Amino acid sequence: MTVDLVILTVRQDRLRVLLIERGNQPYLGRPALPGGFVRHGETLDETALRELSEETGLDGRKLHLEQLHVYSDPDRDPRGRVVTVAYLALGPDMPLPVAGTDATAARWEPISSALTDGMSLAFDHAAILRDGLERARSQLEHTTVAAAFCPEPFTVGDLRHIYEAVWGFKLDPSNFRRKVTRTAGFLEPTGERRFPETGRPANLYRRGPASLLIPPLLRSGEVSS
Amino acid sequence: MTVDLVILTVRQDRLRVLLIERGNQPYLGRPALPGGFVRHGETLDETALRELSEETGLDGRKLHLEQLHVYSDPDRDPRGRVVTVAYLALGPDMPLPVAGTDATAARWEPISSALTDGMSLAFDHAAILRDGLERARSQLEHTTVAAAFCPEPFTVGDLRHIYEAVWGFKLDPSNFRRKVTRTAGFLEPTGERRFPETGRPANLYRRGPASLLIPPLLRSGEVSS
DNA sequence: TTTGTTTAGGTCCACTTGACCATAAGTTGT
DNA sequence: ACAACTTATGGTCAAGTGGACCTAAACAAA
Repeated sequence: MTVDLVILTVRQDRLRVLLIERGNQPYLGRPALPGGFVRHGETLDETALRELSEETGLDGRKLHLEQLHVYSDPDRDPRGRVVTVAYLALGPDMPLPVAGTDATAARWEPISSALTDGMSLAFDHAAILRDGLERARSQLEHTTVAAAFCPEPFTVGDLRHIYEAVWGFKLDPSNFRRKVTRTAGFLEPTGERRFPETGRPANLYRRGPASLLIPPLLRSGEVSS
Repeated sequence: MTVDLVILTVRQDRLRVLLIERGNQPYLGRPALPGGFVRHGETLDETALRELSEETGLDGRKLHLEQLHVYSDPDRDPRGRVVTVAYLALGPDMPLPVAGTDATAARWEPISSALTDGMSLAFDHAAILRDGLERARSQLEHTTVAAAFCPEPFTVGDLRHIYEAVWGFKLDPSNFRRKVTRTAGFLEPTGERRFPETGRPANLYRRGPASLLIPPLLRSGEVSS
């Protein structure tokens, strides 16, 4: 029994997933999601946090972490029967992780290229990644987890860039601002401002206590380009 | 590794869960969710369908079935390390199931009494049931699964009774009708009518092809009594 | 000072929804 | 035959939301 991690972040305005290069058989040298076997006496959450730290050097306590799905096809692993529990982790842009014991390299791969046919991830990791991506996109509609992608403090524009990167299309800045600022408990003003190289300074916010977005912010209203 | 099932139905206008009485140690004689061990070479979906048929005599192909969550606390089973994958099954009112091999009795227990402190389900099944109930309530907001509770053909009133039983409060009949009939693909008219003992006859419908409810039907607008 | 860029905030209209009302179409009781 | 009852169906109205679009504010760079 294993845990596999779909770790997503937004870096340079692109949604990226953390992939490692496998250092063991099977699928030696192929890109894969980080993960590993559940140890004796561990809960799955503990396994996920441990793998996060071991294989990537990330501190899972700063990330949003949730169970995604269980994959149990008897033929999914050539070594034999291995059931894997996939976790979805969302976090702000983080320092480039170091290669761990089982992995020879780790990198933040843009989602678009990670899911192209040429990439051919190990095991059924392409399917797991697709499910994780869809879950993340859906979560942005109904919850405030998008803020988990932003290092604090952040601006409304930062938050909008998260939505645009995850959903893959532009949002109207004005309507987006109206929506998130009127949702009680989503954003907490710090009173400070950020002065970018170009454009008007933006108010800074911290994550508020709200976790649900009611009414939801639906993907339906997409804008061209 | 086991699969446990939260099987919900609406019977006599009450939301009910299928509970068995345990025929083995541990927790002998205590009420529990149906479930059992995953067999060699089985996917979890296959295990869920098999247990459904073995322990309850129900045909899982007629039910809505989805993965709920994995419970992995090392101490959740006194026999040792048993990780369980919980499934949520929703279906129309069905014939009273027969007792299976591991269960001495099976019954449709109203949710309200199944979750009272006095009941004390085996293992962590009370927590699993609570999670399943919350998932079902949430699914009714965003999807058309409520129709899975209705034997076809059904009326708008039947469907409303499902929502009322699952959510635990009354809905405005007129507004509910407007919502579900205007959602393309939710209901397909059969052209027939049903003549109840009392009241005006109601149009009959079948389940339509739509699975998502956009925009959602939120729980916020509850009506007294 | 002008230009460019991004933030902040406003308007307008279409649509949705909750509250409420009115009527329709059956059955049952007298 | 008629009233009473019950549930289904459909309509109105006001408040709120969201998409499209516009204007001004506030900074840096030219």
